[in-house]
Amino acid sequence: MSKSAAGSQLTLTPVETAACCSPLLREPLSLERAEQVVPLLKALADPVRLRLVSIVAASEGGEACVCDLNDSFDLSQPTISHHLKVLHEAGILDRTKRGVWVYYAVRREVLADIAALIGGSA
Amino acid sequence: MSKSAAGSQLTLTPVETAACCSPLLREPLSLERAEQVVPLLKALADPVRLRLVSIVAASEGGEACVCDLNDSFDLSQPTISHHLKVLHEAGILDRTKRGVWVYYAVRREVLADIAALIGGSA
DNA sequence: TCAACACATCGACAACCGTCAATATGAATG
DNA sequence: CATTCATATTGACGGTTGTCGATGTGTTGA
Repeated sequence: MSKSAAGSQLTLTPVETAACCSPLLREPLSLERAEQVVPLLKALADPVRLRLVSIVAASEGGEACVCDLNDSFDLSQPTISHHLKVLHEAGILDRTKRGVWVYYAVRREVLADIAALIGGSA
Repeated sequence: MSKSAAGSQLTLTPVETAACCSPLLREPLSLERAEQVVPLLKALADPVRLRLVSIVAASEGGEACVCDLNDSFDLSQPTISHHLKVLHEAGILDRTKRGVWVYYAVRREVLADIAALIGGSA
């Protein structure tokens, strides 16, 4: 397994997806499970990163290059690069290099998994 | 409005709830909106707090007293108290005092709102 | 080969966070 | 009252995080 992108794989069992509400609210979360989910929540729990995810997702073709993202913030290029790295290593953003540019795209299943865990469908 | 419990009120408009996917993924999140949501995500982005929420929600009657919660962790009583305070001030946990005991309960709408925002229904 | 460009990494710094021991508060009970 | 019990607050400490400027890396085009 490559160094990053350890996210997703929250492994919802059929039982968990069927019942009244989200796994989080139905039964005590194990320590291991909590430690799987927390890095994803940490990655999202920053205004810059949350907006980065949003901007990337809303971009044409579902991806955006770093140069565009830099212009969306009043922050230095290394800072944006850092936040993108955090999101990528959490498994939330995919990274593709084309020529000189690097494009990021949102892994929507991962966000859906988190949402399913904390909010549940019911 | 009492000092804490500023959470929820993510004010999903009808338009936002109807379309293809979550607000987060459909259009760029405004700075103000991000700053509304981030405190909630920050509150959840800790293994102890995430488990606290889970344990409280899964408890009989949907609430749990601090004394029981203390026993669920290998942490000092002040530390648990601190985490409960964070969750309460974020608006995720309700607080009720009955006699000598304090009971916390999960505000499920708040978690549902967060889930709807980040994961969307689609 | 060289210069320009896009992006990442490094090193440093201040601010924030999780934890604890000690202590305070406040309710029940004798 | 005095005591005991449940919970909160305080103050301190080390570790983490967000930010920057400086620099490195790799690609493109002259």
